Amino acid sequence: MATVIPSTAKGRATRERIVRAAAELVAEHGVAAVSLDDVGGRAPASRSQLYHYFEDKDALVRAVVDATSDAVLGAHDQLLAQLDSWAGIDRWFDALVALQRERQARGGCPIGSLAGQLAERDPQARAAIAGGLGRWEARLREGLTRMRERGKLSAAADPAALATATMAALQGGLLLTQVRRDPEQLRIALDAARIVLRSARAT
Amino acid sequence: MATVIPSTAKGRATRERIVRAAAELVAEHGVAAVSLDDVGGRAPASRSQLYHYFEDKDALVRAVVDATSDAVLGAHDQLLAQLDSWAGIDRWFDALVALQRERQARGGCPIGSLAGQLAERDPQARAAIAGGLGRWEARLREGLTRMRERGKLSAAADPAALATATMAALQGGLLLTQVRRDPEQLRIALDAARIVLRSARAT
DNA sequence: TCTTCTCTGGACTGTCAAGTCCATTTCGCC
DNA sequence: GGCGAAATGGACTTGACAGTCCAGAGAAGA
Repeated sequence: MATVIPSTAKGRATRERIVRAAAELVAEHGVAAVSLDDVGGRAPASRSQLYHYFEDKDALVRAVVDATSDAVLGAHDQLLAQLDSWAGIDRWFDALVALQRERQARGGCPIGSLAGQLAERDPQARAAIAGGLGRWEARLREGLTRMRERGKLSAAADPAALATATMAALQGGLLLTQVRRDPEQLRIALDAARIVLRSARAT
Repeated sequence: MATVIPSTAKGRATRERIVRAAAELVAEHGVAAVSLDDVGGRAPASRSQLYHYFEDKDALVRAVVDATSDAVLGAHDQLLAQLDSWAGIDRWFDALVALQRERQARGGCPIGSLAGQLAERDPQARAAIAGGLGRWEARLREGLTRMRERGKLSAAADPAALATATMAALQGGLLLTQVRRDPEQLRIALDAARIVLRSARAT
């Protein structure tokens, strides 16, 4: 039996519980270190429920990628809506650094750290990760575009390239933060991103 | 029996063959997807040889991290030696982008992509990755320091922070390149790094 | 040549995880 | 309440992999 889309409230709740439990475990221990028994234990849900709602482990992992993207985007929603002013960008950057400090530089980016684990292993998962990062980057690009329209960025500025460069600084900064267990790494990377963004400021 | 350091030429050759085979497989498929049988098959080496030279799989993986660091640093040695001039930095950036194009944007950074797989799983491996990235960053920092001494960077420039920011752009750019299968991502990230570095140019 | 240490081959074991199956319970609806 | 569909529990099968063990081949020095 292939994947079943739950038609009852109970079914939906169970499916959601499974995905949430899996997402938490994956964030804590990595994809490879999480077994379906672990997921069932935390959800809680029995073995057959997992296979009732997901074709196999890979399908569950893809659902986790999507759920993680939703969670990240949702958590940052207010901040992301303000990315059309210098102050808003600064607030976002500061919040990102503060979050890493709070988490003691553990875990890196919930989406980005899945990339290294899945990109060369499951093409569909890679696409899902790309989608999550893309949605994130789009929010920034939209903000920068609005800034250009309002004359805060120079007419020659390229919001798409600026957004990509900022995402790279963010992901790279998070990777260094995670590896070195030092939130300062992200701060330095984002300070550099600030310089790049300001270099496109209207004169 | 714990790890044995080979005392004969033959033993050293075998150990080296094992590490190289493991490093190749890990780069191709990721840590979790590589079994010791796979390694033994490619090396070639029998099961007992693996356990003769390495205490367990984790120890082998750590050796792979170190070997990968050595390989990356070694391959880029001439380029890294030139990181004390604007032209040298440009050559290095261009070479990195060209390499990604050649590899069709697959694999990401050999060291960086291990981070997401191991950082939250094996503290010793995390330290080994940090060491590898640190050696890499140090080469850049040294070059930038020489540039400052020669008056090419302003006296107020901070070579350590610039090197960190550049490494973040590189790692982030490689991650986006890998996830999106698009070498342009790295080019955009490194163009941004260029802007940051030039912002510290002596006036 | 003998002896000892190193290196090698490969079978064996235990564990653990993915995926299957079917009986049972619960839900939604008439 | 009764019926069909959805959801659930958990045992079972199968396979893969980490790690063990021991016998034997090979090198190197006395």
